[in-house]
Amino acid sequence: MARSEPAVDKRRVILDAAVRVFARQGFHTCRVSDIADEAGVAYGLVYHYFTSKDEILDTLFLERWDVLLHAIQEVDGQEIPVREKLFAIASFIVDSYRHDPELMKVIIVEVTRAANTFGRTHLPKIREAYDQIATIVERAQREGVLRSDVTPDFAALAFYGAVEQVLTGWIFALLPTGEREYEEAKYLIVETICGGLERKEGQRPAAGRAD
Amino acid sequence: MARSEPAVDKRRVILDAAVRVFARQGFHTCRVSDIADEAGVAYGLVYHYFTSKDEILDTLFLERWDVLLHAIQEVDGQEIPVREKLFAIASFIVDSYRHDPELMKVIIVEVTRAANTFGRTHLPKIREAYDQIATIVERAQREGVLRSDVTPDFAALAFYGAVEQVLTGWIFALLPTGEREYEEAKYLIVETICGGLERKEGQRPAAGRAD
DNA sequence: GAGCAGACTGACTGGTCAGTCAGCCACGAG
DNA sequence: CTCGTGGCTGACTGACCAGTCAGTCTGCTC
Repeated sequence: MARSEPAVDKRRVILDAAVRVFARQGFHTCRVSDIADEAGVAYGLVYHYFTSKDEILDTLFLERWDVLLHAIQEVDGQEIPVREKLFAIASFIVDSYRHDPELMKVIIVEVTRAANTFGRTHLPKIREAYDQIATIVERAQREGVLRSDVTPDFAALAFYGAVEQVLTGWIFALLPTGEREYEEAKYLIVETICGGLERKEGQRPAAGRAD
Repeated sequence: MARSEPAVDKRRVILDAAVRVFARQGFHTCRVSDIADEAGVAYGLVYHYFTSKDEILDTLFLERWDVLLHAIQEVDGQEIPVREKLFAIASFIVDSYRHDPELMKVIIVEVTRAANTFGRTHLPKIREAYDQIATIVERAQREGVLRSDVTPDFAALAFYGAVEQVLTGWIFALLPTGEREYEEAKYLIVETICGGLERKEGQRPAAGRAD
């Protein structure tokens, strides 16, 4: 095979190993040698591909967050009601967790919620997601579908906060996990934020979700 | 004065200094000597009153969190509608921030959101707050005031998540701060979670809050 | 088969800090 | 005046670990 295209991409192997190690031990608690061991690679090779331990986490976060930002952007472009847009975004994030819980754990625990370390570094990037959601809310307000006394910024924060809180609940076993729960969560998040917790006149006591 | 009752409680001085240092530099980034310097006290004295750096943060968190738990418990005991109960809880937390933003920043950033370090240690204590809120929701559901297809656990997470997200927004300047904003936030949180973002039939376009 | 590029190795270094400890000092008691 | 107590001091130590670097190995090219 050509030298320039090795059978295994060691850089990728290191990144994947880092996800497992960060998820298991946490970024600050693990040593770079733990990542090298997990990847089955020499210590020095980590520094051949990355300039620092931080850069590994930065890479993992940015790779995934860009996918999220593109997903939200695409949803925003569609001609569907707000509720469906927010459902699509919640679905994307929940499915990301379903597909790779370790990576999402690392991103949430070590970046998104780590306000004093990586969260601060990546705040502008994280904020892009808030802003995109706020834009969706704002348009719906102008169309008269959403109430306009709640500012778009605030609504975006509440929506994203609910999604992240649910993932955090799964990560730390505060909420039960499973296929059914993942699907249920998408519905509950949108229903809570858009519809509100209060029983409305003429509403079915237990909506159409009971199975 | 009696030796056993010094004019200044050095232990308290150290705790107060720690709040300022943790808020400014973050728990992991600051050194114990920074706390001692801020308190105007010798390095060793910190270890005379506390067994470790961790114990200082533990103390700050537990002191404040117990006050919160008692406040929620008291609210729960009152004979008022759910919406007012949740408003009272949101008010208590927002006012805590208004009264001592540095302490609340430390508690949220270094404990509550620090899922891999202190957040994990104090998870049971943090969970007590979720559970108390869930109890309030559950009772309101039985009384038929809140819809019952959203589980109490989930509703509690969404409500607390919204409150914490707003404080985080203030802490990191994602949202404007000020007396007006603090009062507005209490209303918006409860309105969003209980009423929902969607415009309801016969609802005033901009409720009674426009000024 | 010589030379080269670059992937790969892992022992070592330098800096950082949490926590220790030997002892100081102010003051009250005897 | 001496002694004891305990709040108080801060230089020091031991452990830890990110990042370095001198060098090896592999396999391609000429």
